[in-house]
Amino acid sequence: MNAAHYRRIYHAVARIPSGTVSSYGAVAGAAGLPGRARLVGKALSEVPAGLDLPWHRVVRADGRIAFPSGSDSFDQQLARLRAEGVPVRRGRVDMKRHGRPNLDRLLWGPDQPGD
DNA sequence: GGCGTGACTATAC
DNA sequence: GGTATAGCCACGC
Repeated sequence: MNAAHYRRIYHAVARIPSGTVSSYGAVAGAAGLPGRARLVGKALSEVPAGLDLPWHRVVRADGRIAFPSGSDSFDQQLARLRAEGVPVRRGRVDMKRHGRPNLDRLLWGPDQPGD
């Protein structure tokens, strides 16, 4: 594993605005690691304790939570998302409304959130 | 290097 | 809507 990669991944995840979500692939791309979506999952599974990272804002490309329904992690992510005002239907988030595929702009410069 | 596995993704049916 | 399949990258045996 590369610490520099992990650092960029955590940085990108930390930049996801509250009330929005992003996908593993999008985070990987924003971190300068296109195609390393699985690496993002690996990195998030090894987040150091004490680091307040909004890992719950990262879901699959189709909006589904990457954990099996009913699991502890699933329930926690579900609760955190709803607490931020992100509705989750059957373990899925509406990416059309809350998805943030263009994380790159958030890293290099904010854009208009309106649609 | 082959093989299986994993917080993934895109495409086809 | 769903399942199947192939591609993807990093890791451990």
